[in-house]
Parts: sequence; structure tokens; C-alpha cells
Amino acid sequence: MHGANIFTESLALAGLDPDLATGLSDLAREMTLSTNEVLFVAGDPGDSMYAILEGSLKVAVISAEGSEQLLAILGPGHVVGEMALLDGEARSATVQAIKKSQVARIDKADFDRFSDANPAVYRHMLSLVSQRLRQANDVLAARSFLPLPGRVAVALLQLGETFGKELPDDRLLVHYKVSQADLAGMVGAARENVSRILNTWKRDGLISRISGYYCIEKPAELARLKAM
Amino acid sequence: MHGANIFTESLALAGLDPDLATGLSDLAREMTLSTNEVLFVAGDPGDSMYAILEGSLKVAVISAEGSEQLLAILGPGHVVGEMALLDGEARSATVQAIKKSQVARIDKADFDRFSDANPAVYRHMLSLVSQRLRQANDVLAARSFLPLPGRVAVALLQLGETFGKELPDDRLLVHYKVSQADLAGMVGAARENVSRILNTWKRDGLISRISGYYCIEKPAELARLKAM
DNA sequence: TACCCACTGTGTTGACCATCACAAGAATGA
DNA sequence: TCATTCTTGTGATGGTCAACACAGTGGGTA
Repeated sequence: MHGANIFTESLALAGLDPDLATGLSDLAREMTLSTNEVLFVAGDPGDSMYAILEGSLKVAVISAEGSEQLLAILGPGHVVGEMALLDGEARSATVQAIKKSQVARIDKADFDRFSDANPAVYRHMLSLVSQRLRQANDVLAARSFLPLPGRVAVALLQLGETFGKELPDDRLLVHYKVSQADLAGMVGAARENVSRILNTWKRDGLISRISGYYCIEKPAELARLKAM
Repeated sequence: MHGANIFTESLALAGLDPDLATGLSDLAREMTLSTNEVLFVAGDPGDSMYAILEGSLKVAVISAEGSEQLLAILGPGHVVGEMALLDGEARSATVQAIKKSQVARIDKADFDRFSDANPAVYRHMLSLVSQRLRQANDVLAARSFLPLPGRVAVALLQLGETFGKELPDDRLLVHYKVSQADLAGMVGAARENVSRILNTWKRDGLISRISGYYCIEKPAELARLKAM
């Protein structure tokens, strides 16, 4: 039962009415994913969605040559795989656990039945998907308008929003282990150049590393890079 | 009343139940846009959506320096501006008529009331937005994996899908006036390079121009460029 | 403790593409 | 009809960033 509670919180976090979240959670089946385990790959038929209870997952599109473009890194409280469930098409991206994770699975049939009875769920999913689309457009805009440093700044600040812990003096600790390779995947760049950029920032005191985690020392300065 | 008919078709095109489309169309108010008229700009509060009855509109994000990244070119039967209506945030892109156009406007309040009474509308919007998101992710993937020629091929074929007229011998006429600048905006490149690419294709017989319209002579060959 | 393996830092080289520059052609409208 | 403006073609040049090549680092574990 404690799982159901977390699940409820997960969906409630995203703004869904508590009663409905509870109703949905009754339909869910918990699953555990080990590190690097793949939840589904692009092309799979999509007949379910997942709420993340614990851990984190990455959503990526993988090219023929094997390089990957990350679309999102998701943590507890997020929902993943909802698209295929909503429009009935195949999965358009690959989702993989980046650490040991717990998810709760809801099958399309159950979801449809429940939502038809409770249209507020539809409204909730609509605003969720809208926001995803918004974010996707932002990323695309960043990709076309910003040079690499700007894009890395965007990515880092985004991670800060998702996984950030406030520290004194306006510093922000990104409490999540990101490798340079992951960052590179997010911004669509070569890992080496991300390394170079992070180091110049480190030298300039914009960021630092605290036991493996990146810490944004001057969020304002980083944010300025987004605009130029 | 004839306007309502067209409107009904518009939404029905996208797969909505005819009765519901009619119901929605009763809520709509027709508007005419002249060439280059701006429907709304990014940042505006979004309290309505529009169905396109006639003409075509472009959806774009515009950078501080004034260059634009096109997100979509839409024609009759398409719906635009639905995102802001669904999640209540401000407009995230700018929409502008590229020729004289007719649109039908539905206000958020009316839409909400109607959809609450007819949840099927929600399902329909969900699949619509999902597909947009899917497309956005595809574009982003193309942007990171494909070199310029591949991206131009993708854009051209996409226009072919939206505005294409089949000709004998598997040829496809893109019955819509695209400037090289528009194409460049879609693929996020400099206009000059798009010009160069189109010309090599013209020389190789992949495409041709028929009185100002591009004609895809060998769709298969163009499609091959998408994968490499 | 020592080994291993994944992650990180940095130099070098070259491809791709943006930018500038400008000429020629097409379209719009006064 | 002419002039003005928008579109297209093509060269030259340089900047950004990917690709390759390794050396250094650190955390886990046998």
C-alpha cells in the first residue's frame, strides 16, 4: 500500500485531483527496473504508460549509427510513455533506467475505461502533453538559435529545475549524477566540447563540482548565456 | 452557415465525430486574415484556438536577432493555437498568415464548457497534440542526426505530404509556394545553402520546378537521404 | 592493494556550414 | 510600363564544432 501512496503523490504532484490519482493508482502494477534496463524501445507497440515512483529514466531517440539524442531525463513524480497510449501509435523513443527505479504501469485499456468515467483525467493529460510539446519546441529553438555554450547552459539549468537543491547564497546543487556524455546527448553535441565548456565555466567560478555533483554557483550568469 | 460546413469538414478531417464537429462549429467565430497578418505572437495570453478554413499559416519561433525557426506550415483542416488553450500558458510561438486566410476562432471558455459535456473532444485533442509532439521529436532527431541535405529532404517530403498533388509516374507536386527562405527556416539553415542543395538535386533530376512550384520527381531517392 | 573500467581533460585536424558579397531574375504595384 | 522590391544562384572566407587520439583520474572490487 505504501507504493500506492507514492504513486498518488506522483500524479498529484503534476496537479491531478487526489481522488482521481488514487483511482488511477488502483489500476497500476508496480515494477522494478535495474540500472540500464530498457523499459521500451522506439517502434514497440505502445499499450501502457508508467508513473515513476523512484529512480530516474532517460528518454532518447537513437540514430542508425548509435548516437543518441536525449529528449528528457525524468524522475519521481513524472509520467513516461503516455504518448503512445494517447494516440495509439508505436513508441517514438526509447526509455531506459539510469539507476535502479520503481515504476507503476497502467495499461491502455484500464486507462481508457477510467478516463472515460472521469474526464478530468483527460484534461490533466492534455496539459501534461501540452507542456511537453512546449518544452520540445523550446529545445528546438535553442538548437537553432544558440551556440553550444548557450545550449549547455540551458540543459544545466533545466536539470537544476528538475533535480536542484537550493544552497545558501543562491547556489544550486544539481543533485543528480550527470555524465558529460549525458549532457552532450541532451544538447546534441560532442562530449569533448561539453567538457571544454564546463571547464572554462569552472575556471570562471560559474560552476563547481561537489563530490561528483555539479553545483551552479552563479545561476544568473549562466542564465544570461541563454539569451545570447 | 456555409462557413460552419467547412469548419465541420476541417475538424472531421482530423477524425472528430461529425456531430461534435458541428457542435463545436456553433461556438466558432469566423475571421479573415490578410497576407502577412499576425494572428498572435509568442508571449500573448492564449485564450482561444483556431481552425483553418482556407489559406495557410506559419508557426514560428523568432530569435532575439530576428531569425526564425519554423515549427509548422498549416493549411485548411488544421488546428492552430490549441496548446495555450489546453495548458493555460502564454503563446509559445508566433502565428502569421502567409496568404489571405479564413480561420474560425473558439474561445477557451466555450471550448471548456463544450468538451466537459463531450469528453470525446478531449480524446481527439489528445491524439492531435500527441502527434504534434511526435513530429516535434522527429524534427529534433533529424536536426541532431542528419546533415543539411537530409534535413532539407525531410522538410520537402513533409510539405509533399501536406500540400502534395500526385502526378503520373510517382511524381509529387508540392502545390504550395515555398520560398527558399521558408525552407531554410524549417530546417534551421542558411538560405544560401538550401539554394545550393536544391540546385544539385535539380541537376540530378531529383526535383524540378513547375511554374514556381517544386515537383519531387523521384520521391524514393529523396527519401533515401532521410536515413543517411 | 592493485587492477579495471568508465569518466574526464586537452590538443590537432578538417568538414560543414554561416556569413558576406553581389549579380541576375521574377514579381508586384504604382 | 518602369521601378522597386523580393527571390534566387554562386563564389570566397572564416568560425564552430565533430572526430580522432591519448593521457590522466577516480571509484569500485577482487
